[in-house]
Amino acid sequence: MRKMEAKKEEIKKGPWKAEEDEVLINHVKRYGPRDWSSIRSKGLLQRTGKSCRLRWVNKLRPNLKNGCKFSADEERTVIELQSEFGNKWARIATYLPGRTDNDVKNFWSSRQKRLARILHNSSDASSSSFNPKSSSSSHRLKGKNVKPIRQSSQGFGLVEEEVTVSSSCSQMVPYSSDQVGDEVLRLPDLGVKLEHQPFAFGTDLVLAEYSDSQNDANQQAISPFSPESRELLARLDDPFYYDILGPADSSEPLFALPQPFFEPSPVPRRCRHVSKDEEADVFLDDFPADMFDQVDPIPSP
DNA sequence: AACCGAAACAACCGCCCCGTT
DNA sequence: AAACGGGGCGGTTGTTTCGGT
Repeated sequence: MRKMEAKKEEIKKGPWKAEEDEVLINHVKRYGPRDWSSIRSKGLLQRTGKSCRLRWVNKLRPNLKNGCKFSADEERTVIELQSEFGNKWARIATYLPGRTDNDVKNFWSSRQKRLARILHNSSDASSSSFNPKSSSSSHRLKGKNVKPIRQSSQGFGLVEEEVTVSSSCSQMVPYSSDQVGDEVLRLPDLGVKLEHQPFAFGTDLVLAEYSDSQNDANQQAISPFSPESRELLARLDDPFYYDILGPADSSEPLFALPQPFFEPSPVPRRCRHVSKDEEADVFLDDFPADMFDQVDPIPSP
C-alpha cells in the first residue's frame, strides 16, 4: 500500500513551478527538445515525458506570444485555415508564429462557445417575438447584417458582409499555384459566376446554394453537400435564420469588400479591456466556420 | 463588497502513429 | 511480424481572471 502511494507520488501533476520550468529549460538547453521521458528517468523532474513536452511546447519555448490576445489577422487566419484543414490545430498553428496548437484550440473553442450562446439567445428571442414581416433589424445580431460563409468539413458559418478575407492574413503562407487563386470560377450546377480569392471557394458555394435554395425546390438534387451539410443548410429555411442572413433577393451585393479591421492589439490578455459593445463588434467581424456545430437544432416557430 | 457568468488559459487524458527491438 | 515505448495531436476538464449586476 505504502509502495503504491509512493509510486503515485512519483508522478507530479498540476501547475508547474518556476523551479520545474528551470530544470526543464536546462534540460532542453543541454539535450534539445527531445528525450522527454529521460527527464523523469534521470530523476530531474517527477513529471511524465508528455507533461514535460507539453510544458515546453506551450509555455517555455522561445518566441511564444504568451498572454497576447489573438490579433485580427491571427483570428482570420485561424478561421480560414480551420475551414480548410478542419481541427488540425497543430497544422494551423504552424501558420501562426508564436502560437501553439493549444492556443489555437482554446481560441477556437472559446469562439464556438460564445457563438453558440449568442445564437441560442437570439433564437430564444426570436421564438417569443418573431414576425417574418417585421424589420429585419430586429433579428439581426446586435444590428449587424450577417451572411453565410464557407462550407467546411463540419458545416458553415456566418460572416458580417464579408467574404474575401485572405488578403488580410499577412502571416498566411501563400497558396501554391495549383490551388484556388485570384480567378473567376464558375459553378456549373448553380450557374453562378463568382470572383474568387483564395479560401473563398467554399464560401461562395454556400452563398450560391443559400441563394438558390430560397426559390429552388430541387435544391437538394443539385446540392454538392453532404447530407449533414444539407441539413444545416436546410435550417436556412427557418424564417429566423433567413432574417439573420438577410433576404436572398437583396439588392445588396453578395460580396462586399472587407470591412476595415480593428487594430491588432499588442497588449497582453487582460490588459486590453473590451467593452461589451466593442466585444460584440469583434465577434461579429468574422463568424467562424462550423458555428452551428455546437448549436442545438432550433425549433421551428 | 459579494456574487455570478463568461472568457481565457493551463494541463491532463486517450488515441494514434511511428520507430525500434 | 509483433510488441513496445516515445512522441504528437485532438478533445476535454479544471482553474483563474475579469466584467457586470
